Amino acid sequence: MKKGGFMKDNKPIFKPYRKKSAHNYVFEVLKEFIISGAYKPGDRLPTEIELSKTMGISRAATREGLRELEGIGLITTVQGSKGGRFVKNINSDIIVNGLDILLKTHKTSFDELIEARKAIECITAKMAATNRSQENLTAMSKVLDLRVKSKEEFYSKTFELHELVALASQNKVLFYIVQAIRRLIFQTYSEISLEENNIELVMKTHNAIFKSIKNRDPKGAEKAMLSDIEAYRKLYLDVLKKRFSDE
Amino acid sequence: MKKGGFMKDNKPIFKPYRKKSAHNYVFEVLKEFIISGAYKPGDRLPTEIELSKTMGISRAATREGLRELEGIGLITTVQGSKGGRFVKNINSDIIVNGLDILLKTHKTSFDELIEARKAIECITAKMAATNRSQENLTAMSKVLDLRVKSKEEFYSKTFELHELVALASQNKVLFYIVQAIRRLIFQTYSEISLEENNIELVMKTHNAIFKSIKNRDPKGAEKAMLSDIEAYRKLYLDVLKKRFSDE
DNA sequence: GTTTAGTTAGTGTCAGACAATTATACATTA
DNA sequence: TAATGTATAATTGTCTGACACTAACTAAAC
Repeated sequence: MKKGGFMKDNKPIFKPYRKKSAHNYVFEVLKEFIISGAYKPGDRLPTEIELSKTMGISRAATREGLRELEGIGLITTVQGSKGGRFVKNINSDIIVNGLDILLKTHKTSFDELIEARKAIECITAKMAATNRSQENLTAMSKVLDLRVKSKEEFYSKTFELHELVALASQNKVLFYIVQAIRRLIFQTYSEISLEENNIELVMKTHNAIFKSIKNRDPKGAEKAMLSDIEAYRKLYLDVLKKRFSDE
Repeated sequence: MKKGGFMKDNKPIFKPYRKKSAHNYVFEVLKEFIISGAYKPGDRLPTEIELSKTMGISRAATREGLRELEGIGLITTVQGSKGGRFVKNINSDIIVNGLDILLKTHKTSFDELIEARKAIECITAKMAATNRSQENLTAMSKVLDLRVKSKEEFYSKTFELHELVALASQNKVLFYIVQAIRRLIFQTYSEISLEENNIELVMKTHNAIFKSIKNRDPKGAEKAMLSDIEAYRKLYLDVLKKRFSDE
């Protein structure tokens, strides 16, 4: 009984015999190697031909397994000499695609996304206020203390602050979720361009967030985060409206 | 300037001519058809041979594209007569895999997952208390009012309540995230078996959640949700401890 | 030096044959 | 009649071997 439960109700259990398909074997084995860390991000996998030879599987089937790995986002393919299959960095990108499809097919609105951000990021802000380390603070202040050169730079830094806050919550799950949602929004609604006065507004709310987290003030951090995201929402809608009236 | 920005700095922009690889073409085209709803969940795609003929692409390359689609979780493959490629239902499963890999590779602990659940589900409970509809309530009460026949049934229903709460928050993003995290936990730490007295405990806390949501009491709902999840956490650790001392 | 033309090591594509799997219909048999 | 076996068709799975494409590197030509 103890090991595996071969019997049930005094009757033997017959597990179905399942010979895995070749391509699936390639997929599973390599996936396991990558997840376990035997192949690390940046590593190059053996070539198709090597793989197929050592596994005793045709090149065609091997390629199918590799494509599946590519689909779930674990590897990329590079053509040419010095090319091959490379293990990708595993970060929140691995969810972004799926989330994108999920929300697109279920017609999720911008407002709903913003509302979700408010909900989650207010918590991370609150948690960050209690859990933040000294390194977290220095990283944040480094991002805030910017002499903005270009709008692109401003955006990337703006982005980073929110992610640093999530990081400071010391909860990886929340961190990755926050990151994924933000990246999704960025890639879907990226065409917003801020005017100068808006930059100042954003910097003000960001400073408020930072200050509260520094002072270990959860309530304040939550409040500041809320008004920052709300400001972003209004800003986006304004841009849309303006663009609409222009045409 | 207005339409698409063909010029920049008074110089014409030459977009690189990119002949997509054949397998990638198959992937992109079908993905688009599925996301746009041209092929709906349950639909069968044309057979490999049909696809390759109509697209003018070899069967091997077509198969690679299909494998990629399988990787991201949009289709499944069924062998045999009446088999083929079928469009999957698009639900939170499409993120679960990626989330699983992400957290595994970054060595996320059970406690961290539970903490994230507390954070997010407390909000959904709070939101549900204000946003719930009448249908939400009846669905919940249907799940709560159970004459449990088997443990499996108990588990599936227990699961459903939390998801129904998230649904009642009326925010799809949060709903899918809650669902994904719970499914992930279930598939990774599923071996917990409850004893009879624990079932009663769970039913008590669940009833408390329901009551607060029904009475439109956000604070109460939040509190009840928190203690329910905390109870689950303790329970799991107890089971682990017991199992450890048994051996 | 700069351009140009091979060389090399990978992935990308193709065609065609055959194997495996499953549903269905039909035949056989106890 | 009910269970079992058989044939067929439709679809995916696998294999082989050849050739094309791509990109980094190298050597020759100018």
